[in-house]
Amino acid sequence: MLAFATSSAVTRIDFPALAICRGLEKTVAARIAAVASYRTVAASKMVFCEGDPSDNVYEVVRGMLKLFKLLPDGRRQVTGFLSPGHLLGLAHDERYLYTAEAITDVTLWRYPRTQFDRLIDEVPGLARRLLAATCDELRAAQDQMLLLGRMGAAEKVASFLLAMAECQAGESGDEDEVHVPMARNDIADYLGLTTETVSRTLTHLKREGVISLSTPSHIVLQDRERLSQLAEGDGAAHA
Amino acid sequence: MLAFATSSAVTRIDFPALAICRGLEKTVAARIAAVASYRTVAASKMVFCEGDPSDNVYEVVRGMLKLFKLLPDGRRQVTGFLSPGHLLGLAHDERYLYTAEAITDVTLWRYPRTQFDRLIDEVPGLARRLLAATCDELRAAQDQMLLLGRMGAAEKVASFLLAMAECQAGESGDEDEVHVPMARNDIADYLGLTTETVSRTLTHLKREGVISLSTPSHIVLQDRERLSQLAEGDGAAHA
DNA sequence: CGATATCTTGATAAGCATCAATGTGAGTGG
DNA sequence: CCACTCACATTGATGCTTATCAAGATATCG
Repeated sequence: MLAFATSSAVTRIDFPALAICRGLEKTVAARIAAVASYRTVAASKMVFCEGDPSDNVYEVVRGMLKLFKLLPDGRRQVTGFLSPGHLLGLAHDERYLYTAEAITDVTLWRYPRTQFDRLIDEVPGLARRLLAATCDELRAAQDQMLLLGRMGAAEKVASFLLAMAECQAGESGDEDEVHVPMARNDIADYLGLTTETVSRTLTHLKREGVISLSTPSHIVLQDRERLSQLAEGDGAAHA
Repeated sequence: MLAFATSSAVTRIDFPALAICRGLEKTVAARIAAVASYRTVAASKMVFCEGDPSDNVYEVVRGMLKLFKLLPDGRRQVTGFLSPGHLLGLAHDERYLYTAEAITDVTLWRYPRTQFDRLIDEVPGLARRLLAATCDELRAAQDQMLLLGRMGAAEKVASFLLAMAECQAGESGDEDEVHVPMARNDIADYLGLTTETVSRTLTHLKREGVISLSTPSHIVLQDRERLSQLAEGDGAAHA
């Protein structure tokens, strides 16, 4: 089910330069690209599974995917949504610590771990770059802990919408149009809520005129100011 | 209120070798130690505050501290408890992203950021080491997201007790004795609960004979097996 | 040994989950 | 091309979990 292809001059032109190479010397960047191949994964298919041997490090080139962890009884926590430029499977562990699943069709750069590890030692500045990227993910994780542990449903959903808008700034024409590629279920598992609560909260925001919903995946932020207030706890609960 | 002292031959002998130096060549380790000074912080005093200019990177040598983030209205999320060997303030940002406060009296190694940054570039293997440490923190953060987003109170508290025991394995004589230096309030803000719920849950575990509580900070795990079951959702809620 | 912060316990209520049913849209095959 | 189907989203009724408010018990420290 999974499509593979080795890298070639053509594919290197087709896709944007590897984010981890940006700013590195050309010869070095070429060396990194030399060990990379690319892989496409269809929407709703897994890239890898929690517990699998962590044979590869990936970088998202196109599309969006989600990372999640499971409890024995099936409860799920989505730990992040990854857009192009993000790395996954970097943790230096024998096995993957979470499952990665494509939300849309996804294109990835794949680096075999053994070769990637060698690159880290041999390419000056690469380890530092990866450190910066990981610190950034850690910061995001800490923000998410604050959200999960201390925010009410309205604040969570408002924060999520603003984060999505932020993430898509400069993509579409309208700054207030947000495209939501993931299902309500995924949003819920990301925010520590249920599908129903996410849906209800969105409906409520729509009724208040804060957002508009033409299709479930197309949201327009009508009142960013109000949304920011809600994200900071201006809506009764917990405030 | 804060005690400062420059590093000296004596203090280098007094404290365990810097964790970030472990395994590095002696000359290199000495070079890292040369830019470090140490700092002690009394219990309940701040090491640094969210938003302060991030002038230093620290490493915990002795004692325990907590990291937390605040919402505008005062709600608090403790993102981690740090024991010796852990780094803080590493994120490459102009300002600290969280507040660090001593729980017990704490001793820290302090590295001025400018010099620390230079070391990262110049000491081979250091960036890689820091990368590994940060990946580990990220893993812990993802585990905590699962806890905050998807576990009930009993599971949270049980998980916390087991993690504390794990962390202290090999310290005291009895493997089942857990010393809890932080207040109920801090535990609550770490687990996304209230002080009252933490207290009630502990009382309940005590009544069931799963733990015993002589003083609030001294807990003995009487039935680790049962505790593990509870941590995995064997207690009605959410299961 | 007394004062104060911390912890524990109790009663009540809010917020969100759960269970159940209906609505809606994308994709499929006749 | 259209009806059909199925997955997904929405809406509603109810109950559980945990927060909140309030008071009392227990530790810790000067």
